[in-house]
Amino acid sequence: MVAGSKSEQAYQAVKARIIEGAYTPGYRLVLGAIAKDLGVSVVPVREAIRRLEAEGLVTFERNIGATVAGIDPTEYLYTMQTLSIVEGAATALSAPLIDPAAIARARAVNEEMRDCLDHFDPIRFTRLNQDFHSVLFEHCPNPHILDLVHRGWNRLASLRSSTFGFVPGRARGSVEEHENLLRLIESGADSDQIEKAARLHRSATLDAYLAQTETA
Amino acid sequence: MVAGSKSEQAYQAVKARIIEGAYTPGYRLVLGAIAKDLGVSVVPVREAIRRLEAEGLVTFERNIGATVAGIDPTEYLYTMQTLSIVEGAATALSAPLIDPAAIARARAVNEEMRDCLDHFDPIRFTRLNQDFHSVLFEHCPNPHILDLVHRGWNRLASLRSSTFGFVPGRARGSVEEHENLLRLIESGADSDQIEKAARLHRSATLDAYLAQTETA
DNA sequence: CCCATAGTCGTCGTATACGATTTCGTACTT
DNA sequence: AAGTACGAAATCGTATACGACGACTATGGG
Repeated sequence: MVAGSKSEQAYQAVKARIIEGAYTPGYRLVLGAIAKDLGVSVVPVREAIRRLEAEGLVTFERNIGATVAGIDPTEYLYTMQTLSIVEGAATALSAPLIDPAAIARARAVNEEMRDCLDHFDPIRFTRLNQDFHSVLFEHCPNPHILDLVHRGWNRLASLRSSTFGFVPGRARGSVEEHENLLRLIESGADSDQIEKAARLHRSATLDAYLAQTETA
Repeated sequence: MVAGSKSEQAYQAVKARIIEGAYTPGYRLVLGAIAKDLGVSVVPVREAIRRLEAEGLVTFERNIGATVAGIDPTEYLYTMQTLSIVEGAATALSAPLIDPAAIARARAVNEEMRDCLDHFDPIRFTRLNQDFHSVLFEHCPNPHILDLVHRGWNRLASLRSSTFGFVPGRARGSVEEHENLLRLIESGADSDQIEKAARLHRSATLDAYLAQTETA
């Protein structure tokens, strides 16, 4: 069996369900139920849940149980801020290692996003957004930083409806900033500049979100 | 029992032993042995080990077991680089929230470090160094970032003999940079400057380490 | 004398079982 | 009628038990 241990299977299964939205935030994760559903006993499921807790995807209370981590606006802010920092760093570290082919791929994705702007589909747009950024930071040579970036994205993925669903006006600016980022990388700009640009790109989304929730 | 669950006890116990050096890197963590030692069964110990794995303090291989995470030079580099980024950010975010009393406390610690320079005691110096930086970043309002900083420090703590034991010449420069950092914070310098200074402070230690290992 | 292979031992992985704790429903009291 | 106290059901936490996998070792063949 290539899937590995039961524990690993449970981890992947539950994680997938959270990220794809089958388990919505606040959903009560009952060990016995999940175990029966997956055809394993509770022990591997417990391990899986604890791993997910360490990643911040679920919260866990002693003698109470686990629930899918919520999207408390404060938590959202913290997660975005953290991601802006680590993703900025990851992008800057990746930049020198990105070959022209990858840049072209990213640009193609961004153009697709631009096309999306009119007949707007938040889900699709968010997916393309992730694809775009993946190209930029996946070459990061430091696996720890890369892992932190992935964790941040995963946490945000819990928001099924996507950030851009909440802040529609942000999409257009985002596409422009993507193009700027690509130009910076192509021109071999120095590390600081790229890092700052990548960080600001994310902060801008956060600010847009904050501006909207304040007026609401 | 205020200590909480057996799982939590096991987690704290094993973590403490790793950090204080009772379990040295590469040490084989046998579940049954630890369980018997702590007077619990293997199940809570398993959970504890998995949590420590998520924090990077131990490595785990299927059907093989857990060992205390090593200090592979490459890993050291990655950890220091990651820490330079998150600690820099944490320090910058903390800076506006640090009151004069805290600054004075940090300065006192730094003077103690300066005194240490002559009759040099690496262990003590490293401990003071941690105290100093704690004052600077503990006010960070973003708990995620703060957590990442703590994890980084914990990983480095596995190196019992301390960084400054490996790179003696670095100590004096470090003390000077500390004073500069304090002045920046006191003068209310802008966030970018503080972040850059804090990051460079750590990078300098890393560079010193690299320079030494290359010549060796 | 060295290498291969089979057997044994140690350790991990998971299932099952039982005690502990919480939560919810119900009945009783004020 | 509302609040409280008691009890039962559900769920978690841990122990124990057994099967599975990997690593050591000893023995036989080259």
